This record gives sequence, structure tokens and C-alpha cells, in this order.
Amino acid sequence: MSAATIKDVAREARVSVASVSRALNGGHGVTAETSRRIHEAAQRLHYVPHAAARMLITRRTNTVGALLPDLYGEFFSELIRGIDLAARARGLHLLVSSSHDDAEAAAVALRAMQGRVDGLLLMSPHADADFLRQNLPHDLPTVLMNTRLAGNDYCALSVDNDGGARLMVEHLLAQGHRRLVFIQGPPGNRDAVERELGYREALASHAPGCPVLTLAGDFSEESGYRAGQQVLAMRPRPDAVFAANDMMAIGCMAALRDAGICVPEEIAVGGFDDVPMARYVTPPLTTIQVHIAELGSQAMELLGEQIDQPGSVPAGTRRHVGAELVVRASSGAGIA
Amino acid sequence: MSAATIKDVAREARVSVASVSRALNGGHGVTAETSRRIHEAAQRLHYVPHAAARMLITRRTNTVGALLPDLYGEFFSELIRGIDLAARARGLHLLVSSSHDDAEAAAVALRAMQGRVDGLLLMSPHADADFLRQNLPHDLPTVLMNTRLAGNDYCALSVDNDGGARLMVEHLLAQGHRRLVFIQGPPGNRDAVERELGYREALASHAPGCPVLTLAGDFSEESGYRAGQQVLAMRPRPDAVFAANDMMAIGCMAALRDAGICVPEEIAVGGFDDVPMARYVTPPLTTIQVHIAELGSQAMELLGEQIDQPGSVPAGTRRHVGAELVVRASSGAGIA
DNA sequence: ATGCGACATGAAAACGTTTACGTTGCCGTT
DNA sequence: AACGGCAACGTAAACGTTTTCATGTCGCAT
Repeated sequence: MSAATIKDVAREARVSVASVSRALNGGHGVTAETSRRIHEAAQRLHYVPHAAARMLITRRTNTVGALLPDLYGEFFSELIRGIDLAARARGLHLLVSSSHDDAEAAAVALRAMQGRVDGLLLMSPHADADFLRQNLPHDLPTVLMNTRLAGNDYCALSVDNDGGARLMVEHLLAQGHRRLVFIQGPPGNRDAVERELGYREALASHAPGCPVLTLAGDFSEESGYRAGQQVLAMRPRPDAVFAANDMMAIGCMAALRDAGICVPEEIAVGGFDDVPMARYVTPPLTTIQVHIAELGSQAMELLGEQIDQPGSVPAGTRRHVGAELVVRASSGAGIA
Repeated sequence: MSAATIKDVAREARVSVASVSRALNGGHGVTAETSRRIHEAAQRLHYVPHAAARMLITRRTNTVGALLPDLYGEFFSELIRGIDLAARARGLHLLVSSSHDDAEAAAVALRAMQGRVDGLLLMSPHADADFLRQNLPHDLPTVLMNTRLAGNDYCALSVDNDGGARLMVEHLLAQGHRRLVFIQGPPGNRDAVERELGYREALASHAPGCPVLTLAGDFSEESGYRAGQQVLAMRPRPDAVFAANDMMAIGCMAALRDAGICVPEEIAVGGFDDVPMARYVTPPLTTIQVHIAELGSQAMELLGEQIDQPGSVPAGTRRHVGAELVVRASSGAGIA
């Protein structure tokens, strides 16, 4: 008792398979009456078209692949949520392959997706131009997410790290702080360097007189703590710290607290990411929120357009998803 | 310039398509010499078998579907990670459909997966027996995750809420507390009721004399705060609170702090889940950690067995993934 | 020599769709 | 009445595999 095929429906409805196919897709070139009979028959037999057969002849899988690196927590969840939502809205299925920590694993996963997807959402720290040219079928619609820009061959969607960082700096300046210090992320990290760039730009354009101070960090809470200790040793002492991510900001605040310094009265602190914990630390952390789900859904939209009408999106298209300032107590807003 | 097919490889290697197929899968019934020639030809043409064509004839998709409800943060990430890892190890692809908040949406998504997957990983609050019988092809291998047990027709894998709760109660009792109060989760919630059950069982078996106290909650931080206020009003006052999840425990601690009560000196607090934030609140929260990734990977294993040899896993099989006590300061360990 | 089993290979069917093309019947125009 | 156009419908090819079956070839024992 295998599943019913289109032939069974045709027999049941006393028409040819061609008519069944026509009636069930679009319904062009078939009488209302026959269409009704066919739909009834299909209903009766619980007919569901065989996806593989359809793919074979149609050359469309109605599936997109998402290739993701080793991602954790909130970020991963939100990203997938955004992608999934947008994909469903377009009637596309989502093939996920995650947790690739090295280029080799990513390449393997990529090849395995060959032919199973109509398009690809790709986020990978290893995705440089070479990697892509090596492992991507060059005629497969692809959108890069938050990836080192690789030439102009692919579309890419990124978080507006630069703009977000500028927002934070402007906010800190507006609070009256004049001696800002930036805690950097891991050296090669794209997000980190973009955020630092935004910090420098904003300082240059809004407060050219202020010194441009930076401290090393690596996104970890511990590195934030160490940076906090260095802040205390600086003379003259900074009056505001902007960490390249929230975890370092939290570590930094811990260092300041341990030294008996009050946040935000003596030193203001800002972070980046708006991790869930940011609102729970004391004082709650002022930070930059990025809509990760939107990153996913917009990437999916972009990909969808490419799939529906190839060539509609020029290769090398770049888009950004915005970032937003979330003011909490750590930056001293509301304090004279 | 479409992709190369098996015919192209056959021509290139001067053999029949049948031999190509044989050489490329398993390599039985073909000379080492011809096999070499075929592999070389395939390599040269960048041949990759057309997935759809293979599915059509083989009736295997090498894909499993994961149907998930509206999940957030850490939980979702870890679950997918576990599933993905186990799937990849078996050479299976992963088709994800998430964020289904009502039964109708889930049913639609489920039907859409028809024929695209060899098996199904299903987690849904709406998955009662009726729903399943209605929407699941009854011959499709399926594993339920953390779902209301629906008859004995399907395999299921769940978190050992009961055991975890018992661990917490035993720990609190071992700390010398005798007047425990349990903050409940949402009334219908399966995890919540199982955790309460474990609480009651442990109390009954280890401390029959102690009162069995409960307060209403709904997993939200606010409800935890309210419960905390009620705790303060109870006479005699409880000396330990066990919240059905971490967020309520955190809310409860906030209420106690606001009332000037010291945790853990005056009242100990325990949670459940070990959310990332648990280690960052003050005092750090003693809680129960469940290995979510393991839930995913074990479910995938179970499903894999069913797919590889149907009937090997008796319908109605139940398995559990363990929970573990994580002792931090909030339960007063190390204090006389 | 002949027959026979083992084995490599090829030809062709099958999987379930979609779609190009042909056929039919009907209606309106000449 | 003949014809042309059009819409509904059927026939069959095509998609790219796997797999069954037949064919050939070789070596070996009879």
C-alpha cells in the first residue's frame, strides 16, 4: 500500500495524467467541472505529488540551503527564525547545515547540498573569494551573510556595525563624556574591526579634539575584565568605556566594581549586541541592538528574488540591516 | 552548459551508465581498472549525481525533517546543534521548519514535508494522538521530543524533568533546609508538571515530614517576582525556594533582595534549566542543567535506527536524557 | 572439445512528474 | 457547407538515476 500517484488520481477521476497535473497546478486548460472531479479524487486518495519526481522534471527543488558556522545561543536562534519565516512565506523549504568550524567541513557540507537546493545562504568565516570559487557552483544563487566581502561576485547582507558603533559614540558624547576608550575584539574579526572603525569615525566627526583610545580584547568576559583594570590605570582616567561586545562590557564593569568605581557616575559603559543578559546586570547595560532575525529574513528575501528571476539582483549587491541604540543605566542617561 | 550527468561520465569513460552507477556506489561488479577510469572521468567532469533522480528511483531522500515550535535562545540553538551533528554523522540532511505557534501551522508544515524526508523529528505542544494520526503518514519513522506522550504509536525522547527535580530537592534537603516551596510553571505545561511531580516525589521519599508547599507561576520572571513576594508573606517562612525554571528563580531572588532578605543565608533558591544568565546573577543560581544538544542527537540516533532498519525500534519506545545538578551560591552550599 | 559457473558489462525498464505536441469537438465566419 | 480558430484533453517524451536481466567472456573441470 504505497502512496497514491498521479496515475491513480487520473484513473479515479477518469481523465489523463496530464489533466490531473494541469488541474492541480494553476488549473489552466481544464474545465471547472473536470477540475472539481480531479480535486475530489485527489482528496479521496490523499494524493500528494512526489517531490523528487517533480524536482527531476522541473529542475527546481523549492528548497534553500543555509550553511552556518559554529554559532551559539540567541544569535543562531534568531537568525534561523528570520530565515525560516521568510522562506515559509515564499513556500520554500529550509535545509540547514550548521556548526562548521573549519573550512574543510564547510566545503564538504557545501558539496553535499549540490543539487538539493535552488539557492544558498552562506555565513562562514572561511568564505574568502578562493573558497567560494572552489566550492560553489557558480550558477547557484547565493547570498553571503556577515562575511568578509569576497570580490563582487556575490550578494551580501551584513549588520551595520559601523553605524551602530557611531550611535553609541554619539550617545556617550551627548552624555557629556569626552574621554572615551574602546575595547577591541579579536584582531581578525570583521564585526570587531567594523565597530572600531565606527568608533573612530564618530569621534573624528563629532569630537575631533578627543583622544582616540583603544585597549585590546577578544570578545571574552575575561578580556573585558583585564581591559577594565587597564582603564583604571590610565591617566588621565577615561570617563566612558565602549566595548566591542556586551560580554567584554560586562567583564569591564566587574573590574570597575571590584575597584570600587561607580558605574555610571564615575565611568560610563556601553556594549554591543544586546545579549539577553545585558538588561540583568547591575547596572543594566546600555548597548546596541541588532535585529538578527531581520538579517536572516532579509537575506532570504534577497535570495528569493535571485531565484525567482535570475539576474534581477546584480552580483555584488550589498545591503545592511540596521542597529539600534538601547539606553540603560550603565551609560548614565538621566543623571546630571 | 548544464551540469554533467551520468551519461556524460559514461561516454567519457567509454562504458555504460550502469557501470558508472556501480563504480560510484560501492564499486561492486566492476574491475579495478574500469572503476579507476570511471572515477577519473567523473572527477574531470565535476560530476555530482542528481539528487532528485536518485530519490525518485531509490525512494530514499537521505533527509530528515525537524518540526519545531516557537523556541527561543539557547534551547533552540543547542537542540539544532545536537540534531545536526548526529544527522551529519549518518550522512543525513536536515530539513528544518520552526516557529509553529498553533496546530494548524504545524499541520501545514508537516504536510509540506511529505515525501521530502525519510523520517521526522517532532516537537510540538499540539502533538496529541489525534493530531498525529491526522497529519502523519503512519509509515513515516518519527521520533517525538519532549512531547505529551501520545499513545504507544510513536517513539519519544524526553528530558528527565522528574529526575532533575528530585536532584534539586535532595540537594536542598542536604543543605539542611526543611521548609521547601515550589514555584509552579504554566498549568498545562508538561515540563512544569513533571518537575513538580519530581519535587513531590523527592519530598515524600526523603522528607515525609516536611510540608508540600507550592505557589503559582508561569515561567516568566515577573511571576517569579510575585511568587517571591508571596514567599515573604508565608508563616512560618520557607527556608528554600525551588522554582520550576531559572527565570522565575531569578525573579524570585529579585523580590527577596528588594525585601532585604539575604540569599542564601536566609532563604536558599534553586532553579531549573541552567540558562546562561544563571551564573551571572548575584548570587549565582544553583540549578539543574539538561543537555539539550544530547536530546537532539539522541533523538536523531533513534530516528536513524528506525530508518535504517524499520521495525528495529519498537513503537512506543521511551527514552530520557539526564539532568544534572549545578551547585552555585544561591543554595548556600559551603555555608554552615 | 564441451559445458558450466563466476564475473564484468550493457540494454532497458522503472520511478512519478511536467509539458510539447497532436487530436478532437465546438462555435462562428465566410 | 466548408473552413479556421480555440479550448479541452490525451499521448508520449523527457528528466537522471538504479537495478534487473540478458549477454558475453574467461577459466576450469569434465
